Amino acid sequence: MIHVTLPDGSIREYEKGTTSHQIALSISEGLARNVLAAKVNNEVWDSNRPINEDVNLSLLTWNDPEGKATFWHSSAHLLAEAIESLYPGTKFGIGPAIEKGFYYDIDLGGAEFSSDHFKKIEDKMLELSKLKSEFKRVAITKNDAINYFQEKGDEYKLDLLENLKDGEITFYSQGNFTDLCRGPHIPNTGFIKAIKLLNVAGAYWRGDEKNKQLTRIYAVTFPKQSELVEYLALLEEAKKRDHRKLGKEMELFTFSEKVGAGLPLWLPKGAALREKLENFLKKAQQKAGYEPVITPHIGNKELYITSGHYEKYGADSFQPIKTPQEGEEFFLKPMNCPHHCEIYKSKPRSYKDLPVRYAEFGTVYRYEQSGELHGLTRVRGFTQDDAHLFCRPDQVKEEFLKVIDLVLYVFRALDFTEFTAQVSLRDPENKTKYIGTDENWEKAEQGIIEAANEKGLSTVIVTGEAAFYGPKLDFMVKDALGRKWQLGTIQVDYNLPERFELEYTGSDNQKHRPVMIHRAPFGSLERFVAVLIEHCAGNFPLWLTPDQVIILPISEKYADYAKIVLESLNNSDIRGLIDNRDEKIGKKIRDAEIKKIPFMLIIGEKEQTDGMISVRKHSEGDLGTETISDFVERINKEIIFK
RNA sequence: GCCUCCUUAGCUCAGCUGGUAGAGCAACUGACUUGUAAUCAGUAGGUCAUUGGUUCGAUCCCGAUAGGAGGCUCCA
Repeated sequence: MIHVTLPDGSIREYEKGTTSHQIALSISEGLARNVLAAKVNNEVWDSNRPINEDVNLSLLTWNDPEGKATFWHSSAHLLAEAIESLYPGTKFGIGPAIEKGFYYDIDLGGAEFSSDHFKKIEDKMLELSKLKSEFKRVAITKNDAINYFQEKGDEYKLDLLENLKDGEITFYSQGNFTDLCRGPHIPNTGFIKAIKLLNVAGAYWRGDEKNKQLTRIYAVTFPKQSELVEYLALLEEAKKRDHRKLGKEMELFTFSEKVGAGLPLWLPKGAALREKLENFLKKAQQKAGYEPVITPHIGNKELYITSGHYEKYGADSFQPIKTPQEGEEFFLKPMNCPHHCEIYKSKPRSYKDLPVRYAEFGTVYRYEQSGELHGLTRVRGFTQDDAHLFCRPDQVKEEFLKVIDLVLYVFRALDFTEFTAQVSLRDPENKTKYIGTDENWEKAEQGIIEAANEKGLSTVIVTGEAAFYGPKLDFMVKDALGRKWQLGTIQVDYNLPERFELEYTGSDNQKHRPVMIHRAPFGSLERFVAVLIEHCAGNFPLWLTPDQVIILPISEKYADYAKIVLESLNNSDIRGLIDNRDEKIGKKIRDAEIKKIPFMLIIGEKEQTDGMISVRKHSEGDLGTETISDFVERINKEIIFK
């Protein structure tokens, strides 16, 4: 007999060789129907694999991330089976589960392939899933495995086999398809009820551009049709909120081929929005003891030789600007830190002066590869809400606490309620990769973790993810559609103080090296605005939105009264405009709704006579008639941040 | 940078197998003076991204360039 410990701590007794499926069945039939795989002592197993010893067991269903991953991985095999039956001779690369769905890399031997083939493959997959073919696991020797794929002529699987140890190799088969695979898999293909092929893309074998490019097919599957419908609706909604689409419609920003790819042009409304964000942060930073500085957009080549960026990125950047002076070269600045280091150096510093906090909305230029550009999220010129804190090693934690406060303040103001913090630490196995003393690293890493804990952040700690120059804390926010974005970042840097030979005089009258902290709550204005647009679907918080109200006169007879209303709103710092077009009120309302202007003020004879306004709220409708001062009060109540 | 696909009026998109283009919205003009999501009529607007080729003839076929989309790779 074996003893199986379940997640609730209960221990059950079974015959040796019992499978997790049988265990599920002993609990309830419904559970057994939903079990996709099982976690056996922290390893995910097929649910039909016999258990021969005492174990900790948790049964995995669609609600577990590992259950989903198993489901999608099995779906990848089903996809491969369908492709093999439709296009015999196809060679297969790898087919893993990803965050949402799965893909399979295939080599069709030069045959054309496009999304036109999707329907055919989906249908075939559904046909195969209905057969409820069991996923069968077989251990196989390396030799036999090699023979199998040599015969099949699949060089990719042979390549994979080269790195596998004899004795650890397993095959999985379902229906007529057999694949080299570690597993685990769901019991049979019948679980896969809803299938959608999403897109095709080229992908290099093993991610190396020297290798052959394979066709990657992305797809997603679900155990219920209704979940697929829901997912497709979410994709649809994401498309509607795409910041590139809304940015154009709302006249926030544009691009011009003549100006250049990846160089956004901010239109008046977008510039207004950006300015609101900047002022908001500037005010908060001022309170937090930051000092604004301003630095030029270019810097001498020497500056970047000192910072090390020239060596690392010089060849892949915008190329230097030459001057009439022989040999003189300037670079567009790819970051603000070197400039700020020179500001720090402009005078001698005492330990009493620290920390020094220099903030700048600094526009930087990076030559991103052309294929990488995307709307406002990946551009070649962008503005960082940058600041550099120069402090003593013992101040790192305190500064982190303050920066976290600032970041949280920003998130709250913009309605990002769900986020996690990722702490990236150095790889303790490989300390030589990093610059800076052991002592300082430990102090900083400890400080970051403590600071994050004290602020009650939900934190993920990742070792080995730190930059070579220091540990960092990144903020990942979840937007209204549940998508994750990396926004704010706080990074410790031991490298630049070293390279720039930054110093302060300690209480011991000795020279010491300060620690530098980079931080950007938004990350970049461009990226942040993009995420914000998609988060709120273009319905910005009232304090941010470029036009807060639009005045809609019923006819041109009330144009003068409209002006009076606008003036008195302006006097109360409310931004708005008048729709003076010769259109019917229904049309004006429709257009204002489409423009997502929060408040529509309708005025006609009645309002003019009584000195009132009729208020309509965006997407909510008529709020009735009130006085201008009541309306001002209403707005001010809604605006927390000005 | 690489792969696949795309580029037609300000915007969204039609345009059958090659015979130099069309709609809706927007704009402009006029009529209507309007009460909570589209008033009616008219006008104007395009070297079909650019460029080279094939052809009697190219928006359409082929190549190059630029820009865009989805991926890959990269990201101080």
